[in-house]
Amino acid sequence: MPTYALVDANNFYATCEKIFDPSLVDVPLVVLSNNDGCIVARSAEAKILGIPMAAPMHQWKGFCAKHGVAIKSSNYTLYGDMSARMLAILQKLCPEVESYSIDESFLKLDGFSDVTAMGHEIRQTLQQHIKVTCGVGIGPSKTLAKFANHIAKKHPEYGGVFSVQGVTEAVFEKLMASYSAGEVWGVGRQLSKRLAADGIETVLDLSRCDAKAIHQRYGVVLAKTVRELRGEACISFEDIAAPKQQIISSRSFATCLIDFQSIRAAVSHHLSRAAEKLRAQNSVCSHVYVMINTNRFREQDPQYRQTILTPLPHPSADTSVLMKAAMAGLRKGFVAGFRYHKCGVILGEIGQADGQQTDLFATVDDPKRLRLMGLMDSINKHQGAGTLHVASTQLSDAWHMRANNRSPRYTTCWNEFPVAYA
DNA sequence: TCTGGGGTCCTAGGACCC
DNA sequence: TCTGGGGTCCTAGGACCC
Repeated sequence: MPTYALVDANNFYATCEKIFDPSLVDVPLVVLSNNDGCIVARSAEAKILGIPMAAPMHQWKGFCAKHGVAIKSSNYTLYGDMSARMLAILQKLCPEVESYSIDESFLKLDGFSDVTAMGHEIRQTLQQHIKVTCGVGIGPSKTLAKFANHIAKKHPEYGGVFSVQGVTEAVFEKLMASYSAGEVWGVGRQLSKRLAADGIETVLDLSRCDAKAIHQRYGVVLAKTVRELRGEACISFEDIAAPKQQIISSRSFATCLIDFQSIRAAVSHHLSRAAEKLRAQNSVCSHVYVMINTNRFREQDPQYRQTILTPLPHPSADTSVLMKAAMAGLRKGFVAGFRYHKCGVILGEIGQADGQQTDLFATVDDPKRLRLMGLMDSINKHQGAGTLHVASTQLSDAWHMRANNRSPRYTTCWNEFPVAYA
C-alpha cells in the first residue's frame, strides 16, 4: 500500500508577510486578493477574531480598523519565491514530491520506515530554514492524506503531524464522524448539499457509501473520492509538472470602464502576459478566447458577459499573431453602453512547439519573429515585467489594478531587500 | 466607491455522419 | 401519408480545487 503525505503551510501568505516585517508579529493580519477586493489569507490572530475567508474587504474595513488588523495587498512575487524555497527543502528530504499548489505538496513516503517521525522532521526543517510552519497529514491515499492534514491542524495534541495508520481504526472512525462530508477534498458546496439531502452528513457516512451507487447518482469523481476515503489510492501521483492545457490572464478593473480603448489596452496586456507564459512552457496554441464581463454584483446595472473564441490560422506562440486574433475577438464581443468590470484572455488548444506538424500546407511561426519574442521575454525577465511591451498595452492605463498596501519584494528585488540594523 | 485569479476534470447536449 | 437512429466529436458550462 502506498503512503502519501500532504505538507501544507499554515496561513501561508500571512506568514510570508510576517517573516520579513517584525512589526507584524502577534498582530492580526489579512492579505487581500488582486485589486484589494477580497480577503484571501488571514493570520492565526485574524482567524480568532472571526474574519472569514473570501470576505469582501469593503465590508470589513471598519472592523479591521477597530481591532487593529494589519492589511496587506497580495505580493505574489514574494509568495512565489518562498514557495520555491519550500519546495526545494522538501525535495532534499524526499525523492518524490508533487507540488500541488503554492503552499501545498504531496510526498510519496514509500520506503520510509517511520512515516510519523518523517513528518516531524519535515515540519522542523521548514520551521528552521524558512520560518514557515506547516501541517503534515499522512495516509494511504491522497484524499486521506488531505483529511489527515486537516486533523493535524485542528488537533494540536498531534503536534502538527497526523498519520491515519498511526491510530486505531476506532479512533480514526470517531474523527471521521466528527467532520462533515463537505470537509473532504473534492466535495464542494453543491455536492455537500445534495449529499446531506440524501442523509450523508459526515466523512464517515461518505466513506461507507457504495461506490457504484455513488457513481450512478453523483458521477465518477465522487465515486473515486469514496474509494480513496477507504484507503484505495485512485488519484495518481505526479512528480513531473505537466504543461498547462489552458493559460489564463484576467483581472477586474479598479473602476468600471465603458470605452473600447481602455478595454483594448487591458486585453492587450493580458494577451501579452498569456503569450509569455505560453512560450515559457515551450508551447503553441490554436485558440484565443477573449472574455469581457460587467459587474455581476451591481444588480442595478444591465448585465453582459461574453467569451469569444477566435481560432488561429496556425498554431502559434507569436504575440503579434495571437494579438490579431484577440483584437478581432474583442471587436466582435464588445458592445458599447455597458459598464465593464473585468476582462481577460484564455489560450486553449495548447500543444508542444517542437512537435508541430509541418506538412506541405501547414504554416508555422516565423523563426525570426520567435527569436525576437525570446529576446523580449528574456529582457522582461531580467529587467522586470513589462519593460518591453507591444504598443497597444499603453494606449490606456485606466484598467490598472489597485494594490495600496503591497509589501516590498524582499527576496527577489535588489532594491527591496530587507535591511537589518545592528 | 469597493466582491480574486488561475487552473483541472467531467458531462450534457448539439452537430454531424452514415 | 409515412420522414431513423446510433455513434462520435466538439464545446460550453458546471463542479471542484487553492
